Amino acid sequence: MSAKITIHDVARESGVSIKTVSRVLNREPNVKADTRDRVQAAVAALKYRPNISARSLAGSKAYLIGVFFDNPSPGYVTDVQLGAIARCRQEGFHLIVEPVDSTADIEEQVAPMLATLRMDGVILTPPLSDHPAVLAALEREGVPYVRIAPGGDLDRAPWVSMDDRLAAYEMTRHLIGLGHKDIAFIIGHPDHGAAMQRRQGYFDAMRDADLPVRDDRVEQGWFSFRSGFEAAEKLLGGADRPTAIFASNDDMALGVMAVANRLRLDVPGQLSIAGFDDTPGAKITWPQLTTVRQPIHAMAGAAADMLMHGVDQEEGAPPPSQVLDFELVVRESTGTA
Amino acid sequence: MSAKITIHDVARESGVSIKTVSRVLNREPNVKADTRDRVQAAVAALKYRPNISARSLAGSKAYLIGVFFDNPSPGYVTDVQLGAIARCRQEGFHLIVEPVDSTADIEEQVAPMLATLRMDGVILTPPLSDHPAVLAALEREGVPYVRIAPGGDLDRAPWVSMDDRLAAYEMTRHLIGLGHKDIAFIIGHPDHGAAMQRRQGYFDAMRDADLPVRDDRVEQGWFSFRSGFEAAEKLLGGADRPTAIFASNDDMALGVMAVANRLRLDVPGQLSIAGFDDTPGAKITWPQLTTVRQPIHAMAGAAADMLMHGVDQEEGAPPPSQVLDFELVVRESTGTA
DNA sequence: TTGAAAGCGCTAACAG
DNA sequence: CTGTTAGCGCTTTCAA
Repeated sequence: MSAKITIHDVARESGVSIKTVSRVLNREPNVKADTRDRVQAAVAALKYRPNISARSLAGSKAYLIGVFFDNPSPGYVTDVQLGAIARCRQEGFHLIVEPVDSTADIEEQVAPMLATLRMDGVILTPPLSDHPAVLAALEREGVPYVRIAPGGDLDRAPWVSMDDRLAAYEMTRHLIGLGHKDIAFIIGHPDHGAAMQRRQGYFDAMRDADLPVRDDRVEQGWFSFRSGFEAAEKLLGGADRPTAIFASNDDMALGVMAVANRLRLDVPGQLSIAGFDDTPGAKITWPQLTTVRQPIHAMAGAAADMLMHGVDQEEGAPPPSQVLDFELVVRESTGTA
Repeated sequence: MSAKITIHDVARESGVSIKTVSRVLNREPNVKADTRDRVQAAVAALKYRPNISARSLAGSKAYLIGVFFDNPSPGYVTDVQLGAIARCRQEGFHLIVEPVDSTADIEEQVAPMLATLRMDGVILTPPLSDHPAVLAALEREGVPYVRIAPGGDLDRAPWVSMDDRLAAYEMTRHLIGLGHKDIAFIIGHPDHGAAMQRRQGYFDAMRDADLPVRDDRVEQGWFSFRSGFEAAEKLLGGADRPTAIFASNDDMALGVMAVANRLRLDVPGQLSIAGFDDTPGAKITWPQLTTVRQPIHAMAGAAADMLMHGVDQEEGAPPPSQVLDFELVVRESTGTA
């Protein structure tokens, strides 16, 4: 391990004061181009890297962004991390990950960590985005945060999301476009804000196409494989079957797929199946699932951005927010009626 | 945001010097029990939390552990994080996650981060555990690291692993115990150290049971769903089918499952299928997959432990290492022949 | 068993 | 445009 080189070494090497080095490091104005170049050359020559602890102790930035999660879906979590880090790296920030058990004492988990780490901001993923105690703890400690895909209370803090209703609307349109008229729907977990929006999108699309929705074609699920499986058993049990099933997440769609396989139903020949989320599981099945790709990576990146560049909301104005584009991913599980 | 309380506040409150407060915080010896109690009471009363930046700037510990990953399996990554954090929290450490693209310039990705953050140690997950440039960069910067499930060069640094050979051996035994004699095997990615060990376990078990292994019952896969699918097509294409297929990871086993479904083969009635890893996908299928659960959580915890408590290896002695127990998870995809 | 003083490496405020 | 002087909140000497 080579002896650590500090800002003083760079200052000496380039013949300026440490303050000037600090200036170019932080891209502050009022540095002659020539001086800046000299300093940068010295930084490169010495391979100098500022010590993050010293920076955060002396200054107001910690160069640390936190990600809180309590998400059962590892794919979602990893995606958020990758999206956030991609943005953070460009600005020399790092990511601290903190799982938070939403069923345990929040105060105990969150407050100490917020106090010791003094992060510049925290990204909240669902279901934490809507957890009152978490929001309260963050606010009490004065740590800025951005919520990803919050379900409600949208004026409380900055957030990033996508239009779940529209996505479900378009997926339903896709099915209708394929000639389906008898399309069943499996609702997601009722506590999940997005679940209700997806349901709405389905209903809106059916209504706009003048297609009736029979009561027995809409089943309640809980976003789990099992609940999808059970819903499908009801939907596909009799001779009077729908020609397509739109499950409002991939796990449930996979449950539908399993039932279809058991019943020796050809997919998509006899039954089209659509999911939502584009989890890794959507491709780990045969046929591969038609689904909606959430812009998780981009949402996390946008959230990190807001945190790094400050999310000061003006007094009275609504907090900054962003709605990003989703993508319909048409694969093999849907076909003509 | 309440004004930050510092070590001085605690010192004043408890009537001692800041050095004494520091002593009880760090559990140093030579503090009278009575004094220690007074300080601890003050800490609790004030809800004091030491500032991690100040600690790491002044002292030798950073209270930060890094996790490097470049793993396509989100489930694995998340498990590692949860396992490491569980242990870290007890000791006031935090986790920095850093994806590393093993196909890009390692030096560029790793060196700057190591220099700025000065972490106490880094946990390496496969395939990074065997990436020469990553190991070299860590060593050059003098940052201790622990490798999870390394494939070779075991004397180079501390590591934590499980016995892949034995696990595959036992899974094969499980199949044999069910009455299967014609068991096919799908090999994993050849670059992956564990893949070869799993293959060995299969061969050993077959040999020990005096069961012949036909050449056309062993297929090469790449740990992907598609490769498992293709291997299964060869294995199950003709009339002469094996009664069981052991795929050396879950993704490939799911590929086998998909082929079985297409061919209208009853699982496990006509075909038993076994996987390896116990990924979330193992349960998101019907029937659920019999597989091997890796002690990922425990391995990561052990790695974090080594890093927090120092992994100084004695001169000449082999580096510390741990082999943890796996678990055979018997679900519905395997049955009597 | 305790405390005083001296920084760790940087940024912030103010002078020049 | 640039430098000087103070700290940030701790741990580390070294004394007492």
